Amino acid sequence: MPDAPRSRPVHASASSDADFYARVYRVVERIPEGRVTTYGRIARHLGAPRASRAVGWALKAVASDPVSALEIPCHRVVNREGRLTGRLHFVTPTAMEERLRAEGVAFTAPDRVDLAAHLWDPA
DNA sequence: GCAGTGACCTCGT
DNA sequence: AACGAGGCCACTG
Repeated sequence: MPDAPRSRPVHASASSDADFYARVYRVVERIPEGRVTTYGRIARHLGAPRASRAVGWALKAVASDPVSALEIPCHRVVNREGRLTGRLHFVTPTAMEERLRAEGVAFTAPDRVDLAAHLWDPA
């Protein structure tokens, strides 16, 4: 089929494996409810240990697309310290925290989750 | 095609 | 142990 628009995030199942974004989404979709993972873990799992920034880029694209935002639990991705660095990119600054709390994720600080208790590795 | 940007990570001081 | 700087990756203008 013709090439899909790349300015808009596409659902993983509708994209090819070659798309880096699609591969990121596929991993994020696997994150169980009440668990979280990090940008670095995802990047490492994709075979690009230094592509953690690109992972955040892919999630940013999701935030701008309401449909994908509902399909992909991007709120379950935090940084190495458990900090909600992407919270400002959600519909409201507190949406990310509220969703995580609703899933039973414990916080060690207002914008920091308990990684030791909820960390999920893609492997 | 070059240069800038960013929801990060790691290694040196 | 805390702070700062560099690097890597994909996308946009």
